[in-house]
Amino acid sequence: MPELPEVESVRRGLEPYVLGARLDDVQVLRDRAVRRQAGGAAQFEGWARGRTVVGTDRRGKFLWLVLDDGSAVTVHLGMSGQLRIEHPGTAPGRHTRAVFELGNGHAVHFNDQRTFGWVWATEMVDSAGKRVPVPARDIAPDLLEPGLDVVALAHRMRRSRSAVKRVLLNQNVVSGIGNIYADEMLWAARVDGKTPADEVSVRRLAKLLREGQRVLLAALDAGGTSFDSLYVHVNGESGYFDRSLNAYGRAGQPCARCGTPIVREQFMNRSSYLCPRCQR
DNA sequence: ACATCCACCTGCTCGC
DNA sequence: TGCGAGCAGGTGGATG
Repeated sequence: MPELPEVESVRRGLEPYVLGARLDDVQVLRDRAVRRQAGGAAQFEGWARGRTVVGTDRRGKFLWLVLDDGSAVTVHLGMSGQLRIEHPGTAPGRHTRAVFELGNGHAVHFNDQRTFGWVWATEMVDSAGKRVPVPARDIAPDLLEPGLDVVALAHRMRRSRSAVKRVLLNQNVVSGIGNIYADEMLWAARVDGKTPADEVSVRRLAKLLREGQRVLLAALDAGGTSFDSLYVHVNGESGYFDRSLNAYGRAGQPCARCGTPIVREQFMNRSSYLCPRCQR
């Protein structure tokens, strides 16, 4: 579900509530939410409980709270994860998987209908110019990171024989892009995502990445893309970038550039949307 | 080492 | 109204 603009919107919404706050109580309500934590719920709860949050950060779709001992609580929202600000003592909802009671009179609920998301308390390490928690160690920098070299990344992409869209979705090459924004940036750069990356010029790949940066920033301005209640901000409000989508979810509707109906195709066991006329 | 497939879940919508 | 099929924003482990 949430891609970079959605995760960053959540981080920005969360930060003022958690910065400087002590985690008075941490409760895991469903073990699956801590499946990556070797010591399970007990280790996760014990790790975070009593610590103070001194920062929030993000790389791609990975979001984390920096704790006062230099470790971190990482949250990945998967397809349906949410972080919601609640009053302390608010009863957990049907999909609440973990609860953080803060010392400042707020609580954070991690809700996740489909349970693809997770939380994990770990140490932090250096990775590609940034201090990141262990879960994000192999995640590549995202398109909005300062100092990102678009041309170097274009060269890196060109070394792959996989389809361009597959490369965009590979979080070890460039992170934060998911099915919606991959289709949107491919549409903007007029590239068919099925094209092998090594058959696209570096110049065009660089254009694709710059269009990606533009789309991600525009989506961030709109608070992300909400199709339903699964993606919402920490206060429950929706993002409204869905009104600005040019390709994703628009099968049968006219291309905003040339009027040709947008088509939907199967690709990588999911759906791709593109203009068959101007993307090739 | 790389590339690809599909399992992991829940809930909603659509067609019969 | 019921029921099965198909679909959904993402990984990550197994397989080739």
